[in-house]
Amino acid sequence: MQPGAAADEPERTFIETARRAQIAAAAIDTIAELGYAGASFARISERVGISRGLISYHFADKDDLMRQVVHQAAEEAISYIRPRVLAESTGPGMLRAYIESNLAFMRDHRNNVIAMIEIARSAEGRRSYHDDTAVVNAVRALEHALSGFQTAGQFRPDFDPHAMAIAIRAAIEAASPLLASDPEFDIDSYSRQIVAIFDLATRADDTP
Amino acid sequence: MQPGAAADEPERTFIETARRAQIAAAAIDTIAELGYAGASFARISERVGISRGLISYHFADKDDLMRQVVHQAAEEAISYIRPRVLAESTGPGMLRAYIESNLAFMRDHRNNVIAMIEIARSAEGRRSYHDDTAVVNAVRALEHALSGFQTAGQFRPDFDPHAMAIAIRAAIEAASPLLASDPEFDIDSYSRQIVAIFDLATRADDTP
DNA sequence: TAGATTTCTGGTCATGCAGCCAGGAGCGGC
DNA sequence: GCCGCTCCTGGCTGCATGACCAGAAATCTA
Repeated sequence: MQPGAAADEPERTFIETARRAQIAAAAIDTIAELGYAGASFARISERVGISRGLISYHFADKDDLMRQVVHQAAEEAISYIRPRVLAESTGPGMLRAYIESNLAFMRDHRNNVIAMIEIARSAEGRRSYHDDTAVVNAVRALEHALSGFQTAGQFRPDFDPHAMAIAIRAAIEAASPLLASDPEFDIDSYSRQIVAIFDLATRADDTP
Repeated sequence: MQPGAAADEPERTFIETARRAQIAAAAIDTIAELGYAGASFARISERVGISRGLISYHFADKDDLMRQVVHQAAEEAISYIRPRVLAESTGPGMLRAYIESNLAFMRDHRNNVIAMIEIARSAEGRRSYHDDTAVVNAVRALEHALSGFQTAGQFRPDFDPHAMAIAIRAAIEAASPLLASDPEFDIDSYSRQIVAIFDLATRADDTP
């Protein structure tokens, strides 16, 4: 399905699969709570109730663990967002559904999103996940969809889909730290505002 | 001028002031190159050509250094952006000048901006700079300006200035990692696109 | 010049980290 | 019972870090 990922299945035991998922889940919560730098093997294993060594047993190294975390978090997000977007038929409808479902998923699964963003940020310098990270893919997919509906005449023809996709993703991702630190922050209200902003920004001319 | 900052001047020598500025400047470049985590005292002092101990001599601890870095970087950015915004008289004009001058400053002083964002991000968990950090202040100031011109009728009356300010800042800050990692990224083109997006999103109804 | 003060160096320390490893525990097959 | 395998523990190593410190060097004072 996804090119470049999981070329050869490593033949995993039931327990191994379960442990990997369990450890990755704990890593997600730990990263969300303490940031990428604070998510040491010691901290993660403590949360699960296992020894530090067990993480090294089930994962080749920290990169391996982080790849699993991103995969796991992205999987859940995509399976939530995709059907909601595909249920729409028009470009503007899909864009609205995209923004709304992204922010709704964030509201209900904050840790997953924080972890993804945190990893993407912290791994930025090195060549690692950055290339096919969920966040980067999200921009690409969004850009492609915008471009398609733009040529179909459902969006204003004179915006750059790449810049628009970046701005939309940025507005979505900006909600993450606010959710964490600002108790006043109303994500549902924010969602409506962002939908309105980008509806106006992408709307095709109605009055020719 | 700025409430809450620099309550008591610590009576600094000329050399001390110069060294602090020099070390902070090196820290900015180091953070921009290697990220917050990679900016150790050893790395920073190496860049300046001094011993590690000298940083500890001039700064109480790492937080003290980071506060100086943010202060120094923000000072420069504000002195660049403020006059360009104030040169405009209308709300839309100021918004355009705000976005343009922010991105232009980023283009020409990438390291300052990267360092500010990196510090704000990495210090997020702890209670440190986050409260009166330049980034947070930037959102507040922008929100206030938007709100003012909105009640003056120069902007669409039915958007939330807070959400709009967050979206604008997010679009501006999203340019930072792209500048660093994507050689294809054209920040001037991006600037025009973002100006257009938020002009459409804030524009008052012309056709009543 | 002599002494005091500021500025600076490089070594040392405790801490926290990822990864490695010797061995133990549990459990199935035979 | 006892091998063989998977699963797991906790100690260890080597490394990087921020902070501390004793004292050297430079600069100023008188």
